Amino acid sequence: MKTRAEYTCPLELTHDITKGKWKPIILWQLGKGTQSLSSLKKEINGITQKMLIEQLKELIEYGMAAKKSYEGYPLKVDYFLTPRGEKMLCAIEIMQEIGIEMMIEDDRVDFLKKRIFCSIVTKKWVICSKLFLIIIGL
Amino acid sequence: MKTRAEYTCPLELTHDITKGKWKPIILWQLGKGTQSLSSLKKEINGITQKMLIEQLKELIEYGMAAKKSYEGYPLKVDYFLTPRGEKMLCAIEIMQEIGIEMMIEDDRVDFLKKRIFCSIVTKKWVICSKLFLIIIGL
DNA sequence: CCGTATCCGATCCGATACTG
DNA sequence: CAGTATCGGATCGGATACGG
Repeated sequence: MKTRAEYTCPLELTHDITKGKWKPIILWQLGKGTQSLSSLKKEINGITQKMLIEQLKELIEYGMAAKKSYEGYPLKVDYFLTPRGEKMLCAIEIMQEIGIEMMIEDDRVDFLKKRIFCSIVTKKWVICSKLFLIIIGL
Repeated sequence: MKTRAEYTCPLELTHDITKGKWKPIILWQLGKGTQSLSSLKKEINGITQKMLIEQLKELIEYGMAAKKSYEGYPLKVDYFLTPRGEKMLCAIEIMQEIGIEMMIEDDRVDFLKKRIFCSIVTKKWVICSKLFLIIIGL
């Protein structure tokens, strides 16, 4: 993952961090609660262990996730969101809604019915979106 | 830009569309209001005309932006956000806040003071940023 | 002023094999 | 179970030149 030495706009920094293929879905999964590497791997369709660890490392580096390692065998490590990660999740939840909209429009409703995408729509989101609408004065 | 034939989660579709280097900043600029290609090019630091047109085309293809062309010379074309683009902008505004947070933490406050990121400043943003600064105690 | 086409290096990401 | 190392193909994005 590459960040730049100079940014014109802070949102570009956030975007550089999160633009990779797997980061949003990892954050989404972590939004469900603390998880081990192996449970993340099981939940996230198609990801390799290499990519998962690499992306988690970067999320940790930029303060969106954290981990806790326990001593002893078998090894146990927990990954979870930081407050910044939770905030990023608010943005991702909007993207989830937009994705759903687009899939409905493209007549992919069949797809929508078969799956409960990542167990959508936490209570958190409802609160977040309401607050935001209040802030921007709607 | 590449989208997949199958998605596990709708947010991945939105992310595939917006993950490119320039799309968030273009959406941000369009959030200030309808603009011509040349004014966008002037506002967005470092973008080439090729990238700008290419990315706008994709934003239009996925219903986040639209354009209106006028007859006659000199040519005149207006680009603007659709409702879906405005919704995406909500996500991007959160990313802007996160970016500001990170830059403050990294002692890049100097940066923040010198620039009005992206010549920002829709009213919406002013409200948001003030609130934010209050929240973080500045 | 707006838009298209081509070429090429940078980077991202998947496959795979290996370690504690 | 958690993590590291390497390699090569696919994409992305910058430079540049041309066309309506």
